[in-house]
Amino acid sequence: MSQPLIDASSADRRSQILEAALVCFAKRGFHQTSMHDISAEAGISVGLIYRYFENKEAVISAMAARHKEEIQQMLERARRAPSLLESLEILFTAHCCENEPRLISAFVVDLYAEASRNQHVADLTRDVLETAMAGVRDLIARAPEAQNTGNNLTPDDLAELIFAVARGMLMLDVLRPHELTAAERRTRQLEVTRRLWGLLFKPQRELAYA
Amino acid sequence: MSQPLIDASSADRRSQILEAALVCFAKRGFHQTSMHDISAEAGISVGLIYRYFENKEAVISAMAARHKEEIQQMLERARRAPSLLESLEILFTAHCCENEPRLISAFVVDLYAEASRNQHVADLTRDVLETAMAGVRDLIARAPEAQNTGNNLTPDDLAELIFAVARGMLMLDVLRPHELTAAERRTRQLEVTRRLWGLLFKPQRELAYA
DNA sequence: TGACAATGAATGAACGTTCATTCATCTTCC
DNA sequence: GGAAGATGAATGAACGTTCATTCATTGTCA
Repeated sequence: MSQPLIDASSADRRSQILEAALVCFAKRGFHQTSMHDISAEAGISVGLIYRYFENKEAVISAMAARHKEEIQQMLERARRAPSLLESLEILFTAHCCENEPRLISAFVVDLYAEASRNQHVADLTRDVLETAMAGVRDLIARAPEAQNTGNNLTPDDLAELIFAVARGMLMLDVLRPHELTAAERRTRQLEVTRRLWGLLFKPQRELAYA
Repeated sequence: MSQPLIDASSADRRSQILEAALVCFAKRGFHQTSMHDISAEAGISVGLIYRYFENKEAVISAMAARHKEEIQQMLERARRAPSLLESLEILFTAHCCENEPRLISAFVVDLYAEASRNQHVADLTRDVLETAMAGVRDLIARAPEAQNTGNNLTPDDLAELIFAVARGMLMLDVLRPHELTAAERRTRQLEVTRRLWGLLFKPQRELAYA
């Protein structure tokens, strides 16, 4: 390497590259995206990417790390929500971003596919998942809505179920037609969220006479 | 094309190739698997694959079609089960095959990732999902356990929730350590299945005093 | 039956292309 | 001037695909 890597503190270029990579990865997948694709999307030269990332693998890892940060921010927002239902709504609609509706879903599904054969990505992704599940578990443990629901499930059990549904909905989202808008996707997600909330947390009495 | 494709009736070779492709795809993913990998795994030459499949894309499509058949067979088994709980157990453990535990999970997650950018695979996969969900919906509509459960969800709502959980559990499965055996995976799946069944179908009375 | 012809499944080296990566060169800014 | 930022043509390895060739099997005819 004649030129050393530019250190991670010059974050602008790095995140510009990662932003472009997200678009490409979501559109074509990790291994069908060429470094040229990323450079073209970012409006820079191929060589420049190599001043910020050691190789393509490192770009993928950095994307996984970025995903972790975004999940943590989402958890922060969920924690600040005034009710458990609203926390869940945040969790289930976090990926419905306005301009590029399917971007996140496609990226996350690809991330898990990559995790199934790339140890480093698997470790990062498992870490994200465990952090997020622990966050939701605490949210539930503290929520008044989650007391005396009649089902004898622990906050851990509930968090696992909620995350399975959330991840499963992501998979279903990539199958929906491309034309569906972010708003329409959000509506679908919210329907399922409310149904799940009803099952897990709606008071016994209301359930019985529903 | 000097040599025409061999017709689909010579099914042995075709399924031999697809079997090898499943192993390679699960291990490396669609786009990191070379035709040479598949031929080596199948113990045949590269050229021979092209007598049975037009190109790599066609191998991927055939794998998706095969997946559809397997889901249909799984549905058949679920239909014959003596109770709704046992039907769900079949649905949730179908991928835990003894010799290669993570094979199916990795393949299915990859399939969805591929579906997010390949229209043909997306159509096939959506078709599989809709068939399977319709099957589960009918199973629920007919099951005595699903009457008067207190929640006011339609069989359609329930089938969607069940499939979201099932697909989500597949995603979580690829993150589990490689060393986990099929039996251990099955146990984890069954725990979640029973919890879900309890939430969706356990009679009101039992719930109240649980 | 046995000699010969025809078949087509199977092979794997070769081809053209794509892609990750490198590095000599150019630009910018102090 | 020179240090750091940025470029993109060049490189070589890897890949999907093709096709001339091999050869075991099957069919034909005396």
